[in-house]
Amino acid sequence: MRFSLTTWNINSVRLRINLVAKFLKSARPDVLCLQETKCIDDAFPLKRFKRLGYEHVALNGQKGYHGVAVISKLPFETTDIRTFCDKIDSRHISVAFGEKAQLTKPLVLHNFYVPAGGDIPDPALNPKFEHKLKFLDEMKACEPLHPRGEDRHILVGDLNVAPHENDVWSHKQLLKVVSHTPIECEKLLAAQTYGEWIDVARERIPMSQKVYTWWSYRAADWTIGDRGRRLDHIWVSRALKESVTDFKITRDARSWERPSDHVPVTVTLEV
DNA sequence: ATGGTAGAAACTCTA
Repeated sequence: MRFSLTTWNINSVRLRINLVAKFLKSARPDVLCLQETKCIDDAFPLKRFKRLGYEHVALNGQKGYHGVAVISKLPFETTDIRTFCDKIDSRHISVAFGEKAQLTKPLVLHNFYVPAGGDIPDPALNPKFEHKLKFLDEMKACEPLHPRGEDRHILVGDLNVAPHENDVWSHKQLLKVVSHTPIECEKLLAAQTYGEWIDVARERIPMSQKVYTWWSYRAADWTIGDRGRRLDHIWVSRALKESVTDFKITRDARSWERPSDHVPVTVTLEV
């Protein structure tokens, strides 16, 4: 069975619901994982998704900030929410697909919104950066994020770190910029390695090639110099490594009217 | 420790 999944930091789902609808009508992924929905669950535009054929929704929203959602054509067996760093921030939700979705073997999906970390890349001076580093450490230590053997797990989201040199437009110029400092890159890669996750983008695209999923709003024209970063990630467990059949970054979405600063990232698997 | 823009919400925070 073909299974496709998109992750997208939407930067307010209510403001950009028409862009989401445009994307879903054209790409038709089975599952959409959103980050930065920025609304409480009662304000989530559920009906619009149902009309688009996405009847199953798992929400972890909060007022004004953060917020993650899983929107699906396929039903879930279970959903779960985890907290990190003893904060109630809405930064994680997971769902499991199984028999109800006609899957013979279970598939577990984690959707993350890792703290951005503020501007100053020093945990002693900047509590937001300290929080980000601690969050990454807790992701590494989190037992449910350690798929083993035949476990079919997927981890997606805005991880707010561009870990490799060609995940940013200028490695040298971004070494002291939060999202690409050595310490956070090390911590993200440590979580990835310890959990034996496969980074789908870098499995499909050579390390020597620049890959971005985010372009700052703070540029008059985002296309000038192509100053992007790869902040949005799709990781799969080893049991799914050979199941990936396609990977796509919808770069066009950055040019849509009133866009998010992130674009959709989609994986297709044969499960 | 430049400033630039964007969103939610409320007169400021977060990214």
